[in-house]
Amino acid sequence: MTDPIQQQLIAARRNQILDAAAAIFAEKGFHPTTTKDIARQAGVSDGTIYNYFASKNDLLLGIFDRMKETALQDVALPDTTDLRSFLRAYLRHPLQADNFALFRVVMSEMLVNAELRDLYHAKVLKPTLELGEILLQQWVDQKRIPPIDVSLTIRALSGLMMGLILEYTLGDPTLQAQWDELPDFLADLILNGIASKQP
Amino acid sequence: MTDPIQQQLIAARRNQILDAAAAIFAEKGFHPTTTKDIARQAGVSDGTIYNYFASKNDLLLGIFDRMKETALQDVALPDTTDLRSFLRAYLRHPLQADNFALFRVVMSEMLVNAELRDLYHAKVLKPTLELGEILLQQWVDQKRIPPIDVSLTIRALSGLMMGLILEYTLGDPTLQAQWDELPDFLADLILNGIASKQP
Amino acid sequence: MTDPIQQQLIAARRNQILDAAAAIFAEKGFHPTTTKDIARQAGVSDGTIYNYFASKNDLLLGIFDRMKETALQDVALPDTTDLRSFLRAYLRHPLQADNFALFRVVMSEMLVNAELRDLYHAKVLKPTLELGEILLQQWVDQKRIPPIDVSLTIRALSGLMMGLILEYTLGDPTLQAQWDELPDFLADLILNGIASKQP
Amino acid sequence: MTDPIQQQLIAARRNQILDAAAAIFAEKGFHPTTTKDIARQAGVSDGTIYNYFASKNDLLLGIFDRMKETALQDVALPDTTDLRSFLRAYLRHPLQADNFALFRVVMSEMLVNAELRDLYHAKVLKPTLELGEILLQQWVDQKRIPPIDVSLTIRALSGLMMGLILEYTLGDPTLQAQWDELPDFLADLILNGIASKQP
DNA sequence: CATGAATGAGCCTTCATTCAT
DNA sequence: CATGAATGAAGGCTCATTCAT
Repeated sequence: MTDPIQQQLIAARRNQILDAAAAIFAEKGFHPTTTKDIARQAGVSDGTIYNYFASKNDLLLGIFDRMKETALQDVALPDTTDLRSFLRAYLRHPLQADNFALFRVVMSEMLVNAELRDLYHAKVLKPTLELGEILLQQWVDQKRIPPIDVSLTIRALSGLMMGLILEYTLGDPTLQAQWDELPDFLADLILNGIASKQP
Repeated sequence: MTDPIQQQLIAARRNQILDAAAAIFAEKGFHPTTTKDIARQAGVSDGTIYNYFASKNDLLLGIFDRMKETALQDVALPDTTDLRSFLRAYLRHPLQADNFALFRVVMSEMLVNAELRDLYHAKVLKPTLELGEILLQQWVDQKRIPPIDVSLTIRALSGLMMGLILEYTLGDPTLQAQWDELPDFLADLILNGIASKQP
Repeated sequence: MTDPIQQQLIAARRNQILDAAAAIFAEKGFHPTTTKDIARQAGVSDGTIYNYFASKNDLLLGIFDRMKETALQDVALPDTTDLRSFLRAYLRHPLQADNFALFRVVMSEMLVNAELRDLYHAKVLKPTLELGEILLQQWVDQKRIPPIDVSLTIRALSGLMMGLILEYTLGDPTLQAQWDELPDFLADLILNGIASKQP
Repeated sequence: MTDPIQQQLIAARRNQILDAAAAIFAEKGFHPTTTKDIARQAGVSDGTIYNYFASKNDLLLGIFDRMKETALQDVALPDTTDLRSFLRAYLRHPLQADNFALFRVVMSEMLVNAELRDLYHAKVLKPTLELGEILLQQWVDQKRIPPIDVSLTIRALSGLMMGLILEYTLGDPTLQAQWDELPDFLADLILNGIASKQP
């Protein structure tokens, strides 16, 4: 039960299966992927999957759980003195293009699967937004930025990130070509808007 | 073949079926919806659908085609002198919460279905972005705003819209509660950023 | 919907499938029979079965429904003056050995499937017993037999029938060899018991 | 191999598993019960079952074997002088309602499983009937009852028992309410029939 | 062109059984 | 002999699609 070695073996097998599922989901999407596909990719039999996950849907939840953890790690960032530097660093994380294929699948299902959606909101979106609100509020309190609607602002920033990833994912070549310039560009845009040139 | 009355009948029947499909897709999502569901909702037989569409997937493409047309109409907006007013009006359109359910479905499939994705990029995203670029460039040329990377800026704006709709759709209550304030809020944010208060 | 020709076609197809199911159930039993088996036997495709029945279990209920009808027809018997003749005729019906294979399957499932069991009790056993009670009570009222516990008596008679069929079904060769003598033999036994010889 | 202590351990483990199997079979029926269920109930691992039984089916045969032994013990009854008293005592045994749940399962499978059926006939039904025949014949020889077809009579009695248990099991409330009166009632019925009142 | 019954490939999931440890 | 993870065949059922009427 609580044998630590057993625990590790179980976790390892779970991850092995989740890795396989993630790979094929990313390649073919959730619905076109069969559990047989996943089993083959994972190098296990069909039935073994069900010793570790209750259903195909649970595989998605499992993948999501792992993404969630790495996502939340990213939020913990050192506060720096320079606002622009901080923003640049902050923006760079979610924009890493490595896992967009998987993002596609999870987002796709999230849009249509209430359970996944609620989980995402409760476990990722909400905590992230709340953390961001605190951060922004500190800046306001420290008079580093003028008073603003912290709540809407952080949602706009978060939405901006997600929307750009979406556009990237939808295949816009311009965005893909200039993707690396985005953190710098966005930091300026967010700080100063389009109407004013910073001095 | 080219009998205009026939053409109209065909178009009418196509729309009747697409309406039904859109309604049920919006309600249940693409995959959980059966062609039987759609036929019943449209008041036609199962087979009739296939006299007008080659496959269930084509229904989605058809829906998308109709969305596309209305989407492009929205872009054509009267140019006003006041930048802020223009932005407000411009932002209000895509943020209308009436058709988000269908947006969810189409976006969900788009993320996973390359054909739909490419179609979206070619027929909606690209034209919209190009139109926006032209608009922005005019402003720059007229020195209403300082010189900026027009291309990235318009993509950021477009992404901001999509991302906010996504957040709304994912169920954030704060965003939903303040949704109507968004156009005003965003107009300010985009123009001035968070670091500077407009005078 | 209520097109009588359609109705007949549907009924015919239902019966075709039920006939096939009954044949294979009788041969192999319920659980070992696959829906594919039934489809093949019926000469239809796998899916067609599900256009007429909601589940494999419903096939059993359907078979049972048809048995029920013939069973109830048997109960309606002409009242004769001679008690022994009447009993003989009455007993001959349920003991017809033609459908025992199917009886086996239905009884087998009934013992284990509450839905089927309740249906059998409500639709067959209870009506039959009540009819029998009325009949017996008439005999008592007419002083053709002495006062007895009508309710238990009819249950004993009914149980006797079922038990004998069970024994036959379980393969007792003696019973099988003398099966045709049973109605006569039982009529005597029931009327006079083992302790007294009728004059 | 023939180590008596080993033998006892093996027998004990077998019984432990059979007890578990009997309990869950009685509760859920044979097919819905998984070997995992049985293992858990018995407190052993899945594989252990297969060290003592060749298959799930053999568990049923094992249960049946144990039932058989107790069933045959019941038949051995002291002969008393009073026919009615003897019958009452004789009938009371099989009608004990304690193990009907398990009876249901075994009977259900027996109806459909030839191996179990043959075993039942050879090991239970046939011996019981033969014993009964001998008994009845003695009564005839002693002129305590008139000459009758011993063979059919004993089958009728045996069938009566089984049929009543079946009716009870099928959920007849009248029978269940008056169950305790049955031995007395049946003794009379069997001795005298319904046509004649005993003096 | 409309119909809707028929089709059948294919999917997720179960579970009795095995076997390396 | 005990364990329990791994197995994989098999089954019930769905549903997009076809086609004879």
